[in-house]
Amino acid sequence: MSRTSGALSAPGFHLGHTLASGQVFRWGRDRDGWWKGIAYGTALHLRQEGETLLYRASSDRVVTYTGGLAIEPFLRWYLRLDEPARVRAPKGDRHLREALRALNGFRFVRQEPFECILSYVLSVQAHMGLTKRRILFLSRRLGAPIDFEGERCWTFPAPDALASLTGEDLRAHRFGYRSEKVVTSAQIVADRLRALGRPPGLDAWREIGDHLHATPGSGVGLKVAKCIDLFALDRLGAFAVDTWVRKMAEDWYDVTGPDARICAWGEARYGPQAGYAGEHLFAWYREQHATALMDRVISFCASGEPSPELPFERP
DNA sequence: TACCAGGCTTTGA
DNA sequence: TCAAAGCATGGT
Repeated sequence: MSRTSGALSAPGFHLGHTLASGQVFRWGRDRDGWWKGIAYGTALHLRQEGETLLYRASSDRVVTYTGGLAIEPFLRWYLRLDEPARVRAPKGDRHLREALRALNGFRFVRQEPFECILSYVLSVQAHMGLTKRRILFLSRRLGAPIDFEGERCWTFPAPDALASLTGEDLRAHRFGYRSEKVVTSAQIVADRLRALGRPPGLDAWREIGDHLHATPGSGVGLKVAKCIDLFALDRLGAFAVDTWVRKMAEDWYDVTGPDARICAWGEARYGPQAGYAGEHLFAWYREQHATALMDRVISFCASGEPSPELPFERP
């Protein structure tokens, strides 16, 4: 475990679109133009120059649910550098065609499943900046510090650590009605992992995700479950329906009704890569209609401005 | 001030 | 089965 740096070839990949898309909560673009974040217990700095991805990392080896990986194979796996989105716009689907062009090079990253689950339970009916601050708060309080390049960040708390909290603890810190959901879902995950008795692989995480969705009170409803499918469980055919996708579906495709109906429509229309179709349409619709919001993916990337929320602190 | 945020859950018909 | 309302808090 030692600090390392290097460069990777990343043709067709767009780092900013990938990290600013809203799928991750612990990445931000710093004043110096580097993207800085934490994944799998490792502090990472990334910067794209043309088709080259420069990296600095707090460790040269990273442990994931697939086993240990050297830093470069890890980055290729985490960012799906070798798995470009293969979405085909149906004939006449002008909006998706435009969206694919606007958000070119976007990839779903492979997030840590537990962090992804808790992050999206926390994100319910909250702005993204606020969710980022709440995740940073939990990490500072219960995660392990990592000092890297003069900055301090924290690993995401273990399931047992979050399961030991109470709803009252979190309400005292103004987490609102998400408080009990966070604790409940962490307890469910901790219990399943204990029962499993071995490090969970992707199949075990999928079972845990499905179980949470099937458990009332976990905070994992349809939308959160689909986000977990996409961002952590390698189920790229999932179509997540949120307030923006709902508006987009009605406005652009004349599809209305309950979220489950819109979800089924998207998954049937776009097939095994429906997740990519949904993410592109979400970003492209929001880019044009959420003009009051500062965190629109495409214009933020083009601006070069630093992120308002960064996942670390400088002493 | 009023309305909304990348919703979930319970209730009542 | 399904629409509607309640839920806490912060942002705009």
